[in-house]
Amino acid sequence: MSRDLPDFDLSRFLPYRLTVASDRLSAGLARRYRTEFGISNAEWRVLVHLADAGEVSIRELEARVHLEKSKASRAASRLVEAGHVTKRPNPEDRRLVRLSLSDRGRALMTELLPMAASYQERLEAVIGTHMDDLEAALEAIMEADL
Amino acid sequence: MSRDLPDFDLSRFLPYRLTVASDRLSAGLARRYRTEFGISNAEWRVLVHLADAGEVSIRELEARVHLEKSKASRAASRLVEAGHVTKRPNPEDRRLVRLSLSDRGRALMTELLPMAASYQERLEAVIGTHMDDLEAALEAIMEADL
DNA sequence: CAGTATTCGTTGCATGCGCAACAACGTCAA
DNA sequence: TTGACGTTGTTGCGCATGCAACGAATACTG
Repeated sequence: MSRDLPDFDLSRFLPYRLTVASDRLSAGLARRYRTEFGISNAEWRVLVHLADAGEVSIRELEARVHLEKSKASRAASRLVEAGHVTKRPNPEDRRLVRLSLSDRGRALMTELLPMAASYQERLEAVIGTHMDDLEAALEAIMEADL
Repeated sequence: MSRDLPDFDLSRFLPYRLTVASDRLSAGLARRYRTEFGISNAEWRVLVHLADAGEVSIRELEARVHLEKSKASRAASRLVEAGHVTKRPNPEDRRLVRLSLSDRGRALMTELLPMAASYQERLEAVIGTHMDDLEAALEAIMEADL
C-alpha cells in the first residue's frame, strides 16, 4: 500500500465544479426544450441568435454563439428541416449563407424567449448577492490565457 | 418584418455563459491530458477518485464524480485496457466491481495530480477576490431545484 | 422457502460530436 | 486574365454519449 499520492480533492477542483454546475443547468433546460419543442441545445443557440440578429451566416454563428462550424451547420440543417429556419445563399458572396427565422420559427421564439428569461430570473434569485462576482469570475476565466 | 420578439441577450444568459466558460477550461485541460498521457476527461475523473478512494465500484463513481454509469463503465474499461486500473469482482457482493489503481496508474497520478493542482492555483489567481462568491454561487446552483 | 422486486454493471442502438478533407467561391498579385 | 492562396460551408469518419434493455446477483415479502 504505497500512500505516496498527493492529496487532491476533486470536489474543489474548479473546472470540475463548473462542468457539473453547467451540465446541471443545461440538462434541465435541454430537457424542457426537447420535450416541449423538440429543440436541442445547439439548435436553441442558433435560434436565439437569429431572433435578434436577423440574417446570419454559419461563420457568424460560430463566432457569436461559440458553435464550431460543423455543429452550427448541422444544427441549422435540422432547423431548416423542422421548418423553423430558412436558408438561402447570399447573392453578394456565394460562399455565404443567409439563415433567418421562418414565421414558424418566430412563433416558436415567442414562447421560448420568455421561458428562458424567467429561468434566468429564478437563477438570479437563487444566486442572490453572489451574482456580480460570479459574472466577474466568468469573464476573468474567458479572458485569461491558461 | 415583424419585430415583435422580446429582447434577449444570449451573452448574458447564465447557463450559456457557464457552459462556455466550463468548455473553455475543460478543453484546455483535456488537450493536455490527451496529448501528454492519452487520458480523456471522463477517464481523468475516474483516476482522481481512485487516487484517494482506493477500491471503488461503478455506482460509487457515478455518485461521487457525476459520471453516468455507462460512461463510468466505459471509462473504466479503457483504463483497464491501458493498464492504469485493475478491475476485479467484489467477493462480498458479486454484482459489484472493485476498481483500483495499478502501479502504472499510481505512477501516472504522481504526475497528473500536481499538474492539476498547479492549474487550480493559476485559476484562483486569475479569479482573485471573486473566488469565494464563485464557489458560493456554484453551490447554490447545485442545491437549488429549478 | 419460493417468487418477485431491486440493484449493479455491460452492451446495442441511434445520435451528436470534433476533426480533417473537400468543393465552391472569392481575393489578390503579376 | 491567370494562377496561387484564403475563406465558407458541408460531409465522411471514427468515436463518445445517453438511454433503454438485459443478465446476473441480491434483497425482500408473504
